[in-house]
Amino acid sequence: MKQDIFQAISDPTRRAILTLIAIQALTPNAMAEKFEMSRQGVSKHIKVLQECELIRPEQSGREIYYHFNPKKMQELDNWIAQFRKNWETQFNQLDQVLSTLKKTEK
Amino acid sequence: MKQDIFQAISDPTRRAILTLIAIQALTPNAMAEKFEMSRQGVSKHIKVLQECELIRPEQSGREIYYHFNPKKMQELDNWIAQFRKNWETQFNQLDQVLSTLKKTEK
DNA sequence: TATATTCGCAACCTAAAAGTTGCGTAATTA
DNA sequence: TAATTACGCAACTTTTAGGTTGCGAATATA
Repeated sequence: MKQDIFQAISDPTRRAILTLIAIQALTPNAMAEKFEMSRQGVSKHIKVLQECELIRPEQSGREIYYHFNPKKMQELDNWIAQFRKNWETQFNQLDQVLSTLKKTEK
Repeated sequence: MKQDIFQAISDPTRRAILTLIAIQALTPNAMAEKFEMSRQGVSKHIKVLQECELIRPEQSGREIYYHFNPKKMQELDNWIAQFRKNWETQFNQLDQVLSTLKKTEK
């Protein structure tokens, strides 16, 4: 089951995990303490985040610190890039012109 | 059922719809022709996108043109902003330092 | 060595999401 | 006015996701 970054960030708990470890790497137990959820529940979210490489494990004895992977988040940033032109004013005005033309040609 | 923008873009078909109408407003039928899916299937995706205001309807006779709403997509852009510092080199180096300190204090 | 701790994996349950078919309504066209 | 077209809504089915409990493996501690 290869996970997808869009699917990964669709869950509120997973977004909270990302926000936490973007500041500092944490173990599953440390994360679980932040949420009203069993450790195993958190562990499943970790698995999803790890499969799509948004986080990466660093073993330290019997503990595992999960680190945030900014590179993967940049992929999302790249996807949004296609819409940036839509919120630049001059292109919104162009959209207006196109709409008007469409109505005229009928 | 109030929809969430993260949930909305988690589906590949909905992302494809957004990509299409970011360029030009389309009717449900026009969208359905692009996908191997029933019109009603597409219509359900439209409903999700509309509920979270990523798209907006414009009635024209018996047709409805759906327009992309860039403002809402900017909310996603704002969410990503919290991670931008993570992919700037100097902060990655700081992360390295923090990791080293953590190991030392044990 | 015995015990406790950290964690991943598998099985299971329940809720929600994706997709279908069928139908009713409103606007267009013959 | 009758037929067609565009669409949303409701009901239904199947798949997937989120969550739990229970277990075993590996590391740390007494």
